[in-house]
Amino acid sequence: MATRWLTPAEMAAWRTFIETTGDLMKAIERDLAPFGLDRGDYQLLAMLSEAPDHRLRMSDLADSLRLTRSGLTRRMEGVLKKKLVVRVQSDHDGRVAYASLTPKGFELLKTAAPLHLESVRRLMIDLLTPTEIRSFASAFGKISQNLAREQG
Amino acid sequence: MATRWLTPAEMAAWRTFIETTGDLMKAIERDLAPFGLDRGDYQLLAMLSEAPDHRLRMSDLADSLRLTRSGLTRRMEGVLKKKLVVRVQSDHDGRVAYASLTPKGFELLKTAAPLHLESVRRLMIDLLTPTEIRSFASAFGKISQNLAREQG
DNA sequence: TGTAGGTAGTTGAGGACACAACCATATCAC
DNA sequence: GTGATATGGTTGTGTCCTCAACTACCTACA
Repeated sequence: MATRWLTPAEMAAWRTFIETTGDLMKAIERDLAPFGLDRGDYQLLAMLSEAPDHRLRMSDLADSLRLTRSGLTRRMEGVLKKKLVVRVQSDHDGRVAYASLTPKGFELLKTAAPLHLESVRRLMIDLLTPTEIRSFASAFGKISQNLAREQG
Repeated sequence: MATRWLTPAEMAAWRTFIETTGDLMKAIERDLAPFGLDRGDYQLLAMLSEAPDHRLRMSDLADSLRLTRSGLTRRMEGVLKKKLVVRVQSDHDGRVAYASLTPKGFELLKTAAPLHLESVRRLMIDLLTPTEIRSFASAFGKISQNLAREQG
């Protein structure tokens, strides 16, 4: 089968996506820096804040952050040292550890969140039309479903 | 001014964007692995292949790859060792070095490119409607322009 | 000419992540 | 129960990237 090259419009979509995404992430990160957080820390705290009792099993947290277990162990070192999170050993299963948001961590997140969302608005959401936002969500939803299907 | 929280639709767009982008990049990278290339290598070769004489100044290449000069020096080590690229010192300016695609590098790129584009189609482009593709390009174009304006 | 300042690229140190190897604990088969 | 296997998490090692410091070179101006 002959290669199906990308049309100019398709190529444009791909290129601008690749190139812009990295820049956007860096900009978001810059806005988060004044709180002493990077994007990984923020996501970690946000995940915990939405979980029951503000805590999650290490493995589950790793999955939702798209990290390996080992990657999460390393990332935890930072937030543990800052006392934003504590490790809690499970009573029922000696292998299991939970990451648990501290009050200090929750306070920091509550301070950072509005500013972070303001960043997201300024750098992305407010620039887009409602149609574009809908397309965004549906496009990435499809891509995500396809990825899940592809690798189980 | 009160915080303008994200609406559910906006939040969905943001979340799925963040979460899916990383997965998508990993999948693209996996498809590139059989050629012994990662995404950074591929982009480097692609940039050179589009440049006049298949070569670019290190600094210009770094900018277009969104790397620091030092990051590019490091990334070059890999493709230099594989003889896909060579360094060429400028005659006119002793400070300047060019990265120049070798015939071997160009051959590899020509082999990898159709398969890579097939990946991009399968994992993204072919899943989207023409409207979604247009939205993609226009949305990221606006985000990109805004970023350029913000940081000069 | 000679020196001050800017520019191109590399190097040293350190951070974040992945993979593989490794414990410790739990579960299943018998 | 007891041994094989699976699961949860950490540690060793290596890669890729950044920032800061450095070298080498070029340019401007007195």
